[in-house]
Amino acid sequence: MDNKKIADLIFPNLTLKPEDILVRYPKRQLKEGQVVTRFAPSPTGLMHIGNFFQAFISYNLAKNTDGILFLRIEDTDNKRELKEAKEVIYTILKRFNITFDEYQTLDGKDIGNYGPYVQSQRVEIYKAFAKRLVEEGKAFPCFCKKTEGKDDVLEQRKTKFAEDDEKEYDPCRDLSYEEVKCHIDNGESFAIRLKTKNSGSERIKFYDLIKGELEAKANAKDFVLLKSDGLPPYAFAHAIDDTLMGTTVAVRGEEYISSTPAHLELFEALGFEPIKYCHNPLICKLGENGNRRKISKRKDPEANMMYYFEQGYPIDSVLEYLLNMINSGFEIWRKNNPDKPWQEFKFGLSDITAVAPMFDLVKLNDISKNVIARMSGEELYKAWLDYAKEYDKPLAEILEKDSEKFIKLCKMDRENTPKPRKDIYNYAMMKENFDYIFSMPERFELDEQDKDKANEFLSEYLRTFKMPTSNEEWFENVKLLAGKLGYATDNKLYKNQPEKYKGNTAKVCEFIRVAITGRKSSPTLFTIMDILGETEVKARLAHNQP
RNA sequence: GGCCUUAUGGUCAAGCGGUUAAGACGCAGCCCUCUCACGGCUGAAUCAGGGGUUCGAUUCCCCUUAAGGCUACCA
Repeated sequence: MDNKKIADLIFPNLTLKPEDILVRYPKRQLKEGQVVTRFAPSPTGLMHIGNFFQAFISYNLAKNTDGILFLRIEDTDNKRELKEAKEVIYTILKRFNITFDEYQTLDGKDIGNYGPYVQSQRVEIYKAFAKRLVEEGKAFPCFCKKTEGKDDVLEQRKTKFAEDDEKEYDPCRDLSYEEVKCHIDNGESFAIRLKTKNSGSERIKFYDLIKGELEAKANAKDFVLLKSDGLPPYAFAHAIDDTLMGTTVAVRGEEYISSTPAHLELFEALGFEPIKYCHNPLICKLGENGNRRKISKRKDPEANMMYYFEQGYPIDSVLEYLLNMINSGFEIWRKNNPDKPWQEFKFGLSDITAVAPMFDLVKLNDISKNVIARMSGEELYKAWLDYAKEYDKPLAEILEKDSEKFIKLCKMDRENTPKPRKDIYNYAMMKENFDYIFSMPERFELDEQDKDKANEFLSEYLRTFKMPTSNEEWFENVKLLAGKLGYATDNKLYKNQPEKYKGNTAKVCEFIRVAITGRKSSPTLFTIMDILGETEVKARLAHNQP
């Protein structure tokens, strides 16, 4: 037959057969309910939050079913591949503790029995299946000029077909052996296309683990299986790899729903059992025009997973936020289980929201505040130090040199209290919020009209200053002195007759606070004094004298 | 244009035919208070529009509208 001859003509030296491949990939022995899934990123040089979202869903899915998660690098698009891109993916996944049962190491060693786990190392496999499809008349070589966009395609086809033809079949689909040979002898390059069996009127039903029953027009396109460079586009590689590697559930973005009918036809043509799909929503942002748009790596820094490291967000903050986005059941669970690690939360795929959620930095910050509030002082210190070591070396040196002071700062309002501070959502904020702990403040927020009163009070306060040992003792002493100097120590009295006093205790505390921290607001003053130590406190009080 | 998906407060969302339509973030006010933060309380704010089905629709069906996705030898 022509088909067999054509196949041998276009794949002259290919002896590998699908049967030989199939035996190398035995069916996985799985227990009931065990899921095999994968994360399959393209190495583009950065990890997009949308990709990471999928990795995270897959990870949880495998974890919750005691299943298997593998990593497959989809590097079949030569134009886009970057050398370090793979490394970026590995680094970020590792830092977020997304671990894989099977993958290829950076130096090219496959861990697991279903490799290679990098698509560019699997071209022989794709070719073997493509050849078989050609032999069976289910695919054909196409010598058309390469097109790179919708318009090109339409133009090319318009010249070949009648206007009213629904089916977008390809001009090369019925070439004879002689015609193919002629093209080949001319040295023309070719792609392999599927010869679709559909006419454009068929419907197809399929099931999505998140969205449920879905129905669509069946595929009626002779889409490309092997590009002229010999590498497969997504669809073909997906069908072959996920079958050989024993994937049971493919987690992928919503944008693939439309091409699912094509993938299903491909599975059938290859004689494969279809796998289950789980199309997760895309993450959006509020656009300038008020509409939602896909979160973009160019416009939105938070689309790049590196952003969260750079800002010093705890990884659990990001993960919990993602979990929260996937499924609001998490929020309720978290409320009922405030101290448990998020890993104990189990979600089902059907709980995943069907709508593209809007990325909300404010919400992330709120979650992060709670995550940090759950840390002990030591944990916070260590995390802050690690952050500084990576992004702020001078800071790291200071933190280490004066570790006792900064551990104290980290413990502030955090341990032994049912209501811990929740004012920090990333490590970068520590330095900003507590700049006055590092050195004498440079600016003082005191109001002009308070200056004389402040100086009067502060000089007396400094003269009689005794380093307090408890908050109560400290406050009693302040009140005592305030009363002596004509300030109200009872707020009710002050409110009734403010004209009788120079001010109230709050005012007096403001003087001290501004002298010590430069600001009108800070944590409780005793705590700050305790962190700074007697010498520094006295120095600051003195510094503030006229 | 065609096909697909989606539609509850500003945002994230519970809800599966009968509810005073949960909750969280944010916002406003009050309380606590040495100021922040925390915590407590209160408040404003939602079922896209129109038709059906039904004794009754936020919930089921249809249409419209809007948004998003796909429509490549990108994934």
